[in-house]
Amino acid sequence: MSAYNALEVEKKWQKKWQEMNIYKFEKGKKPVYSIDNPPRYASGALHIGHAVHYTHIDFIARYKRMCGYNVFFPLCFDVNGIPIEERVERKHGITRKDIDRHEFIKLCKQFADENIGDMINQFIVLGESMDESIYYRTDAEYYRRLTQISFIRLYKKGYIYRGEFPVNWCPRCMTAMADAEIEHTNRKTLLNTIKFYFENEENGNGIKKDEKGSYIEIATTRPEMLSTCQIVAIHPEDERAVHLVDKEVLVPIYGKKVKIVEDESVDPNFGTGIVMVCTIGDKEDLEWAMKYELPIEICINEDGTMNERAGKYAGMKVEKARKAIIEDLKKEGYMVKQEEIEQSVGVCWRCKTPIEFIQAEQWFLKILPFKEKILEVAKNMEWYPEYMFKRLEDWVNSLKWDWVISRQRYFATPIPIWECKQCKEVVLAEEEQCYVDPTIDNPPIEQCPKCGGELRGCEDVFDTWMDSSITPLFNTFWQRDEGLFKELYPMSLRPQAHDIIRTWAFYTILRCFLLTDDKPFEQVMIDGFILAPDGKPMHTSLGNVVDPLEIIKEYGSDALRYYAATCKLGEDNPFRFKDLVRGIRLMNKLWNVEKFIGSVVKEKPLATKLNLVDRWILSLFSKVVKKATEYMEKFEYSNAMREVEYFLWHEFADHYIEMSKHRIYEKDDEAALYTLYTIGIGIAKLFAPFLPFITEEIYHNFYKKFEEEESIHVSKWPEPILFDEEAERKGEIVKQVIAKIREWKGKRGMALNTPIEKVIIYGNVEAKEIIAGTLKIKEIVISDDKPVAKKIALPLYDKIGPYFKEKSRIIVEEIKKNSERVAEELEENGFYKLQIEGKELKISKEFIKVEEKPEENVLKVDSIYVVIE
RNA sequence: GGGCUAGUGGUCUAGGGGUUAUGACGUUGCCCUUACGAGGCAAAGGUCGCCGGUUCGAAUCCGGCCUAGCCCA
Repeated sequence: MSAYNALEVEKKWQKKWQEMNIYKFEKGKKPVYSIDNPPRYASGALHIGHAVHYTHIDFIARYKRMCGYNVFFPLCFDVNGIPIEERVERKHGITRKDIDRHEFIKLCKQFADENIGDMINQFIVLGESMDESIYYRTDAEYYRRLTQISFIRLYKKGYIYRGEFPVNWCPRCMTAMADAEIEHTNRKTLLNTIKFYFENEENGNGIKKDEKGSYIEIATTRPEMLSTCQIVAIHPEDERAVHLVDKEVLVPIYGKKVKIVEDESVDPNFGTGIVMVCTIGDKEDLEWAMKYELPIEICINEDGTMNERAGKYAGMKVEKARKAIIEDLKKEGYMVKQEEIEQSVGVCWRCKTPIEFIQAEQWFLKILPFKEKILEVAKNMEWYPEYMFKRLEDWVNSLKWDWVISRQRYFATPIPIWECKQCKEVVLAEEEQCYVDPTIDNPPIEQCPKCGGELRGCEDVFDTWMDSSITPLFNTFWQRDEGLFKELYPMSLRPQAHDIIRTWAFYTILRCFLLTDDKPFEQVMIDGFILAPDGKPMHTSLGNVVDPLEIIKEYGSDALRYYAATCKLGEDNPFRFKDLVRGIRLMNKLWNVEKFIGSVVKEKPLATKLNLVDRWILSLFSKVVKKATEYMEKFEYSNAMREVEYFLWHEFADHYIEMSKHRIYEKDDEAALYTLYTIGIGIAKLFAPFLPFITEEIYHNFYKKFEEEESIHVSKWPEPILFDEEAERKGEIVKQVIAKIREWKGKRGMALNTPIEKVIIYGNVEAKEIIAGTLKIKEIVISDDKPVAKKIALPLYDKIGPYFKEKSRIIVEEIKKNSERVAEELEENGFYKLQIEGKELKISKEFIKVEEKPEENVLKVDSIYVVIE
């Protein structure tokens, strides 16, 4: 018959919800549940991972709304930073240095605008209930203004300072590079083994000698960096280490004395197992530099030539300097050998030139003094899953240097300062001036207040995390409406993915704490990743990206949302197309159940005297409501979904509806109608956050005429109706008796509505009219007798184990082997006797369970027997 | 290399000291039943990643290893 048509229905509601305007946040209305929704990065369409994440957030938004909260769930986009710059460069085949700074920025904005349009549409299609009336984008002046004001405040508090820090640099493009812009390729290079001499004669394992003295051998691919060699390192478990550590050697050519240290990150199998550490050769060198607090010395200029530090090689390009120094090393007898090796090098994605580190002036925000405080604040929030806090904790504890907040970039928030060309004095923008762009706008004063020199606008921009880490301040009207801010801050929830704990979560907590002395949110919900069907992370380069719109086109949004609901929070899940199948079937089941209820309910049924099975199912339903609510509160969507799904399918549909049909068809039983209606609408509501489209359609087709709310999504989350343990127990027996007889029919190849003449039930069963009606049984006889049954003894492991300890195994085997005799003896004597290692043991009833096993033609449910004649 | 997480029938997953391991997808057989064949009933399919340890008893706890994901400025 008519299956549920998801595609048609969803399209309808996508449009209607836009008109209904039901997801609107209302200022001043309490209680508030505010979500610090991740501003989606506007670099392109959403992939399925994003779709699942936003759907997880939408679950909680819809749930809280139904619980009566005034939900703050903004529609927002992140529009600053390198990836967009990069896309624009690729799209137009330019580098940002090729055109005017502000022209370039304009292109970036345009690029983002186009994407944002598409992405808003995607959110609508997915059924995300974000509120467009609290829209923001991070490149807007109203947003960047807050980044600037916060900077000015932090500067005045003394938390900002200027310092030097290495940056990735492409010597050909003459530009700083983000890690993301670096490609890695393999190339062949020479590994040079070089002698580092001791000042005086030394002995020991690893120390070699020649006519010039004692030396050690060090392998390096970058001999041109010798001038910046700071230390020499060896693995602590290397047997040579004991003889070498703490001694000093002389750097060839430069004669500088450097110390030998032990460090676990040295690979003892690479080269000679002893390495020289320069600041800065590569990323690893930088880590060593921080660890040993080495001075950061750099021998390469912006244009890729050597500087004065390199001595006689100054002015040469890196490659040329390397050749020259190798010649000199050979000439002077330092070179032991050269071998060709394959090496991974970072190169510029544009021109493939190897990346160098150079020293650049940067702005820092202090974080080291606040480590403990941050952890205290973070501990004061609820983390879901809990273990995600550990990641933050380890990150904070491992921090060794402050946050470099400046970038030599274009498309981001300008740093609101001017510097004196002569004395480098810093002039801050006034707060009232913000938003301000120092590359265009004038400073608040005309000249340097110190020396009267000319002021130059800062060309650096902020690290984009400076923008994203104040979303809670933006959302709560900080610096715009103090009253609202007091009311709304801290926010209720920060949802985000686990890859950006050390960035977004950490920086937000840090910034907001420094500015407000308070935590930014009460709860943090951290999500995992959606992996591609091949089990790997989704990457355009791997060609395994799944487009959510393709899925929706074929299966519908609710199906995709069902899949999202089965993904456990925080864990990585691979996406398989077959995962949608179950969702579609579930929706079909739900639709048909509701359609059935809709077809039999003519007017809103009232609570009336309930049958046992009504109380049974209502009690089960109430338990489901309770559990589902608890799971929702903990963001355990997969558990909530499983609970509701199981109840709908395997209790309500499979059993209760079958039991209710004859009551309704034969006599319009009011109690049955009431129960069907109550659970029917209740279950639609329990599914509503997960499957917003089908539940809205159900509500409007079958319930709205009896209810008040204009949408199921603003209706009230269900509450338990009744708890009745006794009805649950008795109803369970009724259910199982019916199921057993149905199974019996099925096994005999009988149609399930085939009438049965007579059924004898041995034991205490209530609601026999329900059993008879459901199964078309003409006569049911309840008998106190019992048909003959074999008795079987089963061991109770949890009783036997702790008491008999190591003898348990033998006892258990004995009972299993002689199960019938054991049962017999137990009945006669109250205990069972057995011999173990020549000793006699009496085992009493408490260790054994006796079960009855009826003959073939007798059905057994619990202690009840059923005979069909 | 470090931190966190995960590894359960062909596939995806639940469980997280008690011996018979949950469910889904897929496979096979039977059943037209006035909500649903996108359904119902049943069946086959597993040494719970590997190796040790603790325990009367380990998929579950502990240690080591392997594999995968995220992060390491």
